[in-house]
Amino acid sequence: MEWRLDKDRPICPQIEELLAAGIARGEFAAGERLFSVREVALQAGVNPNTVQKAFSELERDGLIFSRAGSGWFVSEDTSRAVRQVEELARLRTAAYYQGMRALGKERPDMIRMLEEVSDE
Amino acid sequence: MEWRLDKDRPICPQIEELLAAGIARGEFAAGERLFSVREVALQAGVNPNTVQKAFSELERDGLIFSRAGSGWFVSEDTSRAVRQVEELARLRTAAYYQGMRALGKERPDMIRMLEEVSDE
DNA sequence: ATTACTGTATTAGTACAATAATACGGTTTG
DNA sequence: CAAACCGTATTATTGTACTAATACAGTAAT
Repeated sequence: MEWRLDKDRPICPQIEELLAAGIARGEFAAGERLFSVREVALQAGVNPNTVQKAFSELERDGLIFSRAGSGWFVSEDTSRAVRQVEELARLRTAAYYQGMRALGKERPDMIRMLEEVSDE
Repeated sequence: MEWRLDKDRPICPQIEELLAAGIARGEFAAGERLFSVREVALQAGVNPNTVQKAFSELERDGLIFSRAGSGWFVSEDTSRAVRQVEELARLRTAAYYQGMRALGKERPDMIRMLEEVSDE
């Protein structure tokens, strides 16, 4: 797994989102064991405490669960991950739309710029 | 002017962006006097220091300038504001696109969601 | 000139995210 | 059993954004 983290945004939610997206798209199957906290911290170049926090919040959301001393595992019900990612995508889209409106851009401008950006 | 600030993002750049956008779209003409630091702070409900910092950075970018004791004014060359806002819109669009890709969304998904969001 | 605004600067305090360095106990494996 | 992994918890420290409370000097109007 590639941990492409944006330095200008809080790391913890980014780890949550990347993992949730991986589960939602089926990259990690139900019941499968995940990387350990220390592994992720090493790979992503962040502090283990930050990873632990991210995992704990995903556990609170019911996406993953831990067995003390053994590791982290994907929950049986992966539909939660799908719904959570869908909701996040909607929120991001709304934020993008409002932000662009504040800059004086309308929907056609956004679509045009999206096409420019994705043609690279 | 309406100062609609997002609590979950740093305030200072938000003020910069709103003001730059106002200049870019011609809401504030070249040479025109702007609100005072204290006025903006009061209207937006933030600290005067934060507004001062935002204004100073816009001055560094050449969008506005100050006359000590008198106030802040829009620079003669407003094309800088236009270019700056255009660049910001591009950056935002790229960030949105990459972020959505990380969530497993493709361009058609984004355009569909944009249409859903803007129909409200 | 006095008054009431301006911009500007300084210092301190608060809140939060992330880092750093450990420590403890559970699980697995040889 | 012992070693090497796990998750978990704690305390301290750093960096940043923002707030708070002033203070000082320039400008403009009465």
